[in-house]
Amino acid sequence: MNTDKYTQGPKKEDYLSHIAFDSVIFGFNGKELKILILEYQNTGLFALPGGFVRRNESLDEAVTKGVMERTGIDNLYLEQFHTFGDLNRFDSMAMERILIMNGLDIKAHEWLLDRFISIAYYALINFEEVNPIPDALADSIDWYSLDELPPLIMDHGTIVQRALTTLRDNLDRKLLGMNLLPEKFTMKELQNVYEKILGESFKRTAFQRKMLSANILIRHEKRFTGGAHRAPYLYSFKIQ
Amino acid sequence: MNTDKYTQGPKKEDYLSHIAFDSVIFGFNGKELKILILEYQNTGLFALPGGFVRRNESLDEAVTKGVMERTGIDNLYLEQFHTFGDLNRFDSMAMERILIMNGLDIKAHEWLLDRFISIAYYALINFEEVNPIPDALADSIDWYSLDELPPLIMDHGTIVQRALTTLRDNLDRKLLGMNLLPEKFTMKELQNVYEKILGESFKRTAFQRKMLSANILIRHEKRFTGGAHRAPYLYSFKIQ
DNA sequence: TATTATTGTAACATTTTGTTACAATAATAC
DNA sequence: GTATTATTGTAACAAAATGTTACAATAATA
Repeated sequence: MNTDKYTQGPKKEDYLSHIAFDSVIFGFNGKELKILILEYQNTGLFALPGGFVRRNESLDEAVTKGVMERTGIDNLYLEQFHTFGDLNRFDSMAMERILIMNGLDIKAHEWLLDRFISIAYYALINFEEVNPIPDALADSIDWYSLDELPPLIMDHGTIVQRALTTLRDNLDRKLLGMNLLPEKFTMKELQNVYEKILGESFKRTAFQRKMLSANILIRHEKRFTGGAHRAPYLYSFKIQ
Repeated sequence: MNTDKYTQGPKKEDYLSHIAFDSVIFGFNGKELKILILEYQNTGLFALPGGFVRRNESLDEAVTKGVMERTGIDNLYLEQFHTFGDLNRFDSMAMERILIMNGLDIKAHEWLLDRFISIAYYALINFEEVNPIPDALADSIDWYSLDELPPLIMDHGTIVQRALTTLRDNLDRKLLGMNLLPEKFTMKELQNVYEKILGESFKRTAFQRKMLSANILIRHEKRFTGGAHRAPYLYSFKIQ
């Protein structure tokens, strides 16, 4: 491994030029829908976890591995949703600042200041199952509520909005709730996921009947110690 | 303009390396759903209309312009649906053959033999409104039924399948029928579009009621000379 | 043992969708 | 002209899905 401080960043010859990826990782804590944002070392710049594609790995591999490296989160189901390729999307100033603040030589990494097209992915994860770890480039990695996002670099704000739209469109069709809940959960917890993601509320009885008749749930034992009332059943998703 | 036969293909310095686009253009003739396929000059190779992205144009611009240049079809509404980035998707043999058969120098166009990631778009168009014209690289450009496609180069077969899936998913939600019909059309013609795209048939009365109650159609005068029976109304889509 | 809040489900109302029936025609044949 | 023919527009009814209300069951707590 190269130990020269000035050239230890990503090397041009290892990567496909002009191609990047970004990821919008949604997390749910039982109450709120949040997303994962990195803050770059000493720059005050906030960004989505992203990266580049090595010449010898597929796009999907690059994204799975890259997100793992930057966040410490493993076993994510990432779904591609859009490729962003506007002319004005890339801001070389931001990238330059990130390089400088991380002690990386500009000349040696000039290819990173060129124009990039970015393929965007999203994932859903249960908040409490993971402990995100920032990589060497980032000061911090944290969950942010959608209505309390810091200003993001480049077009990352647009990417987040589009991810949210896609998530809402796909919620029912793709059984996405699965990733935000523990193995076993109550009907109320499931309803919470739907309500927070879609931003609307449902009648308890109608929601329950619809979910039960959809034939996607397995009913297990009851969960006790939930309060002074009848204990709810626990459910899990049928794997299809 | 460069007139040297060996170097008159796309020049490396004008384009973003490793990035291509492909388009699946669906056409409907009142009866069948077809797609547009190019046959490359003297190679027996069939492919989707595609191209590359210039350094000074956005991805969407490149696609709109590129498809126009390769097919002669203007004013297409192209929608991005997926980016293909597998390692094995690019077949440099096919590209080499295309270059040779078009009298282009391999050395001068070596960058085209490298790995590419392709952003795929689809469009819908009324068959009879257009007259596709092949560009200089292609022998022919023709409409093919989905069940009579020739073998396509690289992963273009996969791209077509995925385009069809996306089209079906989006048919209702995005009012796509619009692009396949003349300005004014009968209810039967509209039903035909839905049935051919979705590959299933609907009850006439239920379909008619659903479309009328969806409040997306404007009713116009009747169309006479349709045969020995009551004349149907003509409709157009409300622009929203 | 009474109280409390939530849960599971039934019952009914409303809306949407599926099906059948039939009258209203344009063109054609006579 | 008039009868014939096939398709269209719409109403009427049936079935299914969804929305709403009601209420008994029941864990924990007081």
